[in-house]
Amino acid sequence: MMFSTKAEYGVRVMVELARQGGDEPVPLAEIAANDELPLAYLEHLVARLRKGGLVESRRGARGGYLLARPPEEITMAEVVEALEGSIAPIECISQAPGGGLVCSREAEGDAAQVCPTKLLWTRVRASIVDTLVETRLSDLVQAKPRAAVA
Amino acid sequence: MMFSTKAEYGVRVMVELARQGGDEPVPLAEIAANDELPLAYLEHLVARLRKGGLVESRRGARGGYLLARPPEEITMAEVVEALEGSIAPIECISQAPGGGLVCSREAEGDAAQVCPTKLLWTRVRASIVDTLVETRLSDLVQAKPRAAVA
DNA sequence: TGATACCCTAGCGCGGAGGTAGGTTTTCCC
DNA sequence: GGGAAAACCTACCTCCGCGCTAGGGTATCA
Repeated sequence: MMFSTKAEYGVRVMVELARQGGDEPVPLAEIAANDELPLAYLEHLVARLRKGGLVESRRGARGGYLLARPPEEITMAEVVEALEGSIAPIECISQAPGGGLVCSREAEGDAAQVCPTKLLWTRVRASIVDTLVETRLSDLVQAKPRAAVA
Repeated sequence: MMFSTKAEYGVRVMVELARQGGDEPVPLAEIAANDELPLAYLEHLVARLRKGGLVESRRGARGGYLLARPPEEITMAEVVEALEGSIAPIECISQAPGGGLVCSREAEGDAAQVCPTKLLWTRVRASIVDTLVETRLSDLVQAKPRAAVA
C-alpha cells in the first residue's frame, strides 16, 4: 500500500464537490453522509485542501465548501500532494529546492559514489507524478445518477 | 512515502549480488558491511527474495546467495513485489484472481454504482507497474569502482 | 570438529495512521 | 436579537506495522 486513506477520502471529497457543481457551498456533513465517511476526520483533510488552495469555504449557516477552480483546471497531483505531502516513492528520495531529486544515501563527500537504486526510484516517481498531473478532477466526475437528493 | 525500506534494502541486495557476478555465492554479511545495513534484518528480506525465486542460497561455510537468473531477466516488478507484497497504490484497490482490479468500495449489489476514484488509482498503479517491469536489474548495475575488495 | 553461514520464530519500541472529543467563531434565517 | 448551522481549531487516544534485535537451529566446508 502506498497512499493512505487521506488521499482516498480527500479525492472523494473533491469529486463530490465537483458533482454539486454550482456556486452553492456544500456542507461537509452532506458529503460525509453520501460517502459514509467520518465527518470529524474529513474536517482534517479538507483543511489541507483549503491550505493547498484547492477549496474555498463559507462559514456559518448555509455554509460549506466549494472548488476554488473549475474541475478541468485541477490536477490530481495537486490534490494528492496537498493531502499526503510531497510525493516520494521512498524515504531516501526527496526533491531539492530546485526541482531535482536528492538521494540521502549519496550525500557524502565522494562525488563518485552514485546510489545505484536512485535511477529506479526516480523513474517510479516520475511515472506517478506524470499520471497524477495528466488526470484532472473533471476526468473522475461522471454522470452517476445520484440516488436521492434530500 | 510509499515503499518501505524493505524495497529499498532488498533492491540494494539484488544490485550487490549482480555486481559480484560470478558463481561464487556471496555471504550476506559482506553485503551488510558494504552497504552498512543491519545483517539480521537483511536476512528477513532475502528470505522473501528466495521465496520469490529471485535468489538461490548455499548453506554452510563458504555459502551465501546468488542470483537465480541473469540480471537482464530480472524485472524490478518481481523484486519489489517479492519484498512488499502485491503492488497497490491504495488499500481499497486489489487485483482479482484473473488480473483485473477490484475496488472494495463497489462490492455492493448495485452494478450501477461505479467508484469514481477507481479510474485514478488504476491509472497510477498501471504506471508504477509499467516502469517497474521496464526497469531490469541490469539497468541498475554500473561500473562503480568498488573501493576495496577485501 | 569446529567455524561459517543460512534459516526460523518470537518479540519489542516507536511513530504515524485513523480517528474521537469538545470547544470557539462566523454567518444565516426567523 | 437569538437560535441554529456550519466551519474551524486543538488536543488527545488507540492500534498496527515498520524496522529492527535475540537466540536459537541446521547444513556445509576445511
